[in-house]
Amino acid sequence: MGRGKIEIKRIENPTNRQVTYSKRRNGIFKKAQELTVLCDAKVSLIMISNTGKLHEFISPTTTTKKMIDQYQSTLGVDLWSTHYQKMQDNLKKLRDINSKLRREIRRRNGEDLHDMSVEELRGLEQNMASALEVIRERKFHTIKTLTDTYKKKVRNLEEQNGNLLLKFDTGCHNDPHYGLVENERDYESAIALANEASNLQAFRLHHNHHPNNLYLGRFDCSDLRLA
Amino acid sequence: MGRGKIEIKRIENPTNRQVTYSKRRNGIFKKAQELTVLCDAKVSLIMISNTGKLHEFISPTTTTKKMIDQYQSTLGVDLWSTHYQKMQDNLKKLRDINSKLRREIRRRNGEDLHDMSVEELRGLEQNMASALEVIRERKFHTIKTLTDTYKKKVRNLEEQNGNLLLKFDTGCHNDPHYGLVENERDYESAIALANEASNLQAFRLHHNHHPNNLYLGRFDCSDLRLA
DNA sequence: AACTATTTATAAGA
DNA sequence: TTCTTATAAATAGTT
Repeated sequence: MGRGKIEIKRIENPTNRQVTYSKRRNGIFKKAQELTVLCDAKVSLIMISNTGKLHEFISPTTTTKKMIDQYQSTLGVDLWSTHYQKMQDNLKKLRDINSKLRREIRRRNGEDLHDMSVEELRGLEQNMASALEVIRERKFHTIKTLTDTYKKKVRNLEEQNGNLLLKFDTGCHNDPHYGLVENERDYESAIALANEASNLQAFRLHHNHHPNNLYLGRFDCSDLRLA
Repeated sequence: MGRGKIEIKRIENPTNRQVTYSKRRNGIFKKAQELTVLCDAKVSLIMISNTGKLHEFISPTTTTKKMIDQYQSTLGVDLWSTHYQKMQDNLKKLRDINSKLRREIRRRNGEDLHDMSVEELRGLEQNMASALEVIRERKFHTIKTLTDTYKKKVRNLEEQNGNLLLKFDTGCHNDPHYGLVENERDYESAIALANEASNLQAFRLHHNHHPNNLYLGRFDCSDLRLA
């Protein structure tokens, strides 16, 4: 259709090719549009020129994504799968690791021991026993740090109180709230904790020091077996 | 183009519509094919009739998936993302759970305790202490079962030996290997384990039974503190 | 981008 | 569906 018939083969002249591409592209778009309307069809048309330019037609009643979804479900192919695969693998690996971690925890919780050998049980036991020592030492250290802090606060406050009483006695009433308002709360809780701490001392009991406990002696802890 | 001009609007007669769809579809395919060759372009054309039938043209130099990939990267859209989203969420959740499980294990291993409160430490300690008891009991039970089994085997083998000796004495040499070849290995390992088991008895030591140990007494175990 | 001679597509009918 | 054919539409080469 034109001044002369042409052979259907690559147009070597680039300008000519580009012009023909432009004209025929519009022709196809028009045809696609007409088909959509006349026949109530859905058309997805993607064209990429040899210069890399992309042009698209999509029937107004649908979207490119819907067309691709329909394409896949109709032909029973899965264009996504290769994209998904890595993720799927990752998911599976994570799930596996997860269930192993959970079993590890269950075992460290005294459950799910039925298919462990004597050697495994012995290893787990020793591991837990030494970990338990570490945890105990850490607990004692935390308590010690806490009580020390509050002891210091109590000491400071007692000192401040002494100073205030002294000021009262010497008749200096200019700033009656000095050193009190600011620390009121701290003072109360400090007293409470100081009491608690001294109660803890009452629990002093024999504490079997494991011979190869790496953490022993690292902290200057009281032996608070039942704390 | 035809015997008469037609208005571009939906063809109401279904037969007519179907015929027109078929004819024009072929027309567009031909045009797409020609464009591909003439202009060295890539074309993806998907058509779905109102009856749900799907027809596709794809330039021989490419594939539908490549076209969609190029479509996405050129337009900067991600048609996959909604599909991915759920998976992504799942992955994130699993990773989170995973790291929590790992921390749990680290803590039960005496590590990563620095930001735990005294209460948490106390809870962990008690949990581990009672779990440790369960594990110990399980270990003792496993050892007991094992040694019992081998004790029985030893007893059986001794009995067989006695019988063999008896047969020798009474001059019955027909089958000198009876009861020996088959059980040779078992016998050796049984002896070894029986020795081991009696050694374990030598490790009998004081074992502090926790007052609220639920598992205590469930098994008839010897107290094998260092097993 | 517009023109137009010609080819091509296709509507209607068989 | 397929073929036919009159006619509409597309477009190759030109300006």
